[in-house]
Amino acid sequence: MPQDADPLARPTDDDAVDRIVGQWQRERPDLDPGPMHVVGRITRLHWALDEHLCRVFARYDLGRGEFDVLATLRRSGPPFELTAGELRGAAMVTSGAVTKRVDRLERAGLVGRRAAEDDARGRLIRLTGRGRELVDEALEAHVKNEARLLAGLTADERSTLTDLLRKLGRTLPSE
Amino acid sequence: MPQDADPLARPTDDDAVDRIVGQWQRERPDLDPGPMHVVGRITRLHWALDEHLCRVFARYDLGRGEFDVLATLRRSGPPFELTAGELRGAAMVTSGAVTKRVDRLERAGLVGRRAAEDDARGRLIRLTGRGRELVDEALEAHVKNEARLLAGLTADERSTLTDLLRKLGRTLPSE
DNA sequence: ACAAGATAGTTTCCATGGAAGATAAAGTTA
DNA sequence: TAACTTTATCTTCCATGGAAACTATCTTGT
Repeated sequence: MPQDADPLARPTDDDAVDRIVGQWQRERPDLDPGPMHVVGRITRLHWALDEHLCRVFARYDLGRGEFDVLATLRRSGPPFELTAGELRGAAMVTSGAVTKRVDRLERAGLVGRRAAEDDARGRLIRLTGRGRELVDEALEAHVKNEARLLAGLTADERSTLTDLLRKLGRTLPSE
Repeated sequence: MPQDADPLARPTDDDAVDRIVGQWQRERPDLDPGPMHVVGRITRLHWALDEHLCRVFARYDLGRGEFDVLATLRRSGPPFELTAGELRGAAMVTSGAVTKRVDRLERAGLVGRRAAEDDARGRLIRLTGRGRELVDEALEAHVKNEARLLAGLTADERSTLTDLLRKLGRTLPSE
């Protein structure tokens, strides 16, 4: 069984998802509650994690989207320059969203745009010196923050969790 | 072990997060990549799951937020009625967002509003007959969909994953 | 009972991002 | 090469939700 079937055993360990699933079992006992535990928790963990993450980004006057662009450019390595299309693919957002994110970052002086020489339609977005400095600094705070958020799990648990999440992602229907 | 630890053995099993972490290890070998594997995958799984989930909601002309309100009312049991504040707490959104979600649902005839008799400030939101029918139908499709999305994991894996996610949620810094 | 503060919802304004059309530049084909 | 078609990016319009101000009502302290 997925977890304690007996609610009296450790009732205080119930989390929000357990309570929601309990309600469903009362109201719709015909539905299999197993999948809700996973999907519901991924959703809620995402909300919670995202909030913590954004708080760090905000310290550098960045939104999630802007940090994402800076980080993508940074980890692409020198010369820290990608096309808008490459950024779009990495961020899994529409081209319009990339345009706006880059607009804001350009206004802040953290990235620059230039035309691609081989294809005049293409635009290359590159970290400026300030952008590079800022993202390197924000990144350290970000990773430290992530480590803090996961500190409640042992290394083994993190590893098992990683493997299960990887497998889930890989086995998801492709469309 | 859930899958190959040796990247040379089956390098094509790398997923997007593995590739991103690989870039970071090349560019910033000083940073501990462990936490990224978990946080990055939760984020991306959330995106992917959300997309699949919303596709089902859309079949009933519902957005995620609207479905969330209907489902919260439905699982609260008869008389399928909650205050706006209770909905706000369940959905983890602001009161303004609740107002707008309920506005849309009311316009669609799926919920009704009435004043609370004990507190004239309070508004009780209740499923209409049509709302009840719709959510019961949408719910079945939703749960079936969730089951399909998780079909790639064995029952044991789902159970382990559930436990690890529950623990992570419980050990997250509270603010 | 009355003033001050707390609380429940709503409204207004803003930020973000999606969808789809608009542009401009390639690529393709006759 | 002229005419399509496709591609890369940008623009416009819209939907959603957050923040904070606003309104009405309730609670508390005196």
